Amino acid sequence: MKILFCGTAHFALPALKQILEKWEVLGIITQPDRPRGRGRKIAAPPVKEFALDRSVPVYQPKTAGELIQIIEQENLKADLIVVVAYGLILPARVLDLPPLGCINLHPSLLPAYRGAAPIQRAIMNGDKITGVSTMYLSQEMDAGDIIYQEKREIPKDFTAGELTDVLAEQGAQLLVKTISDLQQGIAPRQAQDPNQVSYAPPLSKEDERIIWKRDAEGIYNQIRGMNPQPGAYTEFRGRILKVWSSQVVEEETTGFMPGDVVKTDVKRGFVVQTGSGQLLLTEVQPAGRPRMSAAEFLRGYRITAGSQLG
RNA sequence: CGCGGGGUGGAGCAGCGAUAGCUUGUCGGGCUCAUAACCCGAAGGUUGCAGAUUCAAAUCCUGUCCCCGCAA
Repeated sequence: MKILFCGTAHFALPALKQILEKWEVLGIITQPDRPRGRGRKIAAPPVKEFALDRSVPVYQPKTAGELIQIIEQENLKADLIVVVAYGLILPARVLDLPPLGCINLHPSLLPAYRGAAPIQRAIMNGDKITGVSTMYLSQEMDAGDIIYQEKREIPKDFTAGELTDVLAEQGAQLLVKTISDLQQGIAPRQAQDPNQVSYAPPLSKEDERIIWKRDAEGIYNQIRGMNPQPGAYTEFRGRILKVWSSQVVEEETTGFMPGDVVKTDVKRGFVVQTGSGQLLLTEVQPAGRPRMSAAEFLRGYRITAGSQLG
């Protein structure tokens, strides 16, 4: 069986690796190298990096039109197209091309969390359960018929990064089973329940900002959901301070406003008042400096009870 | 050449033309039932690298390497 693989982000790597081991991959389609990051240097997407030393052709169409063009010119007659964290919607014409169809791996229990940031959103919402789904591609984003789903518990202290790794592995396994059953013609197909649909839009700058008036638990979840990318932030002395990790602590003192530093602890970090409850910040990063433990931050920046964040 | 911050004893910061300082850590000693406590003492830095200016540079200038925030 011949497969055409479309993927871009790290999340796609375990799946791609599995597929390369088990099936014939005609080509790998990924996003173009783009100037990004500091200094606007051109950088290749993770999937391209991964695919470089394998003898599989890599294509990087800029648009849906170019994608069609490539498939036709290169005569890529795949039995199945597999899409994982690709970042571009496949044009309708392509959806009908492969005899076995086009399938996708999505890190949520669809129809919940359709969209770009399902993992982060699940953690930010404090969900205890999530999962991975394989499904057929349809024209509407993440709305296709579901093939298989598998649940996954979210440990209460997991970060988005950790959950991504775990789901990428679990998803890769599920994808293998999906492809295999598809090949044998025994894969199920179940339409999504329109009443259960929810969305996970991309993270915005506003999502990243810590609103100290919120409750401690909510901010804690936000911080986890933003780790390791892009990081939740607040402001300190007029500059951005990213908060990488925290923990909810028992409220011992009263009379502080949300955002006030309530207490410092040379060993563990410093405690900040929220709208409801208090949060111990344990790892932070001032703009222009590397990440550091809150204890280290404390020594150099002379934080005291009464200092204000936000 | 997208914008900007920064590289100073093990760690985190201050100093911004002329004895390199602070917090913490480390080592030794003391006090204490005890401590994330306290007291006394010590070690530890050619101030990223190269060059320039100066009577004198961590501090001004030039170049170079590295780290990071924003933006994309």
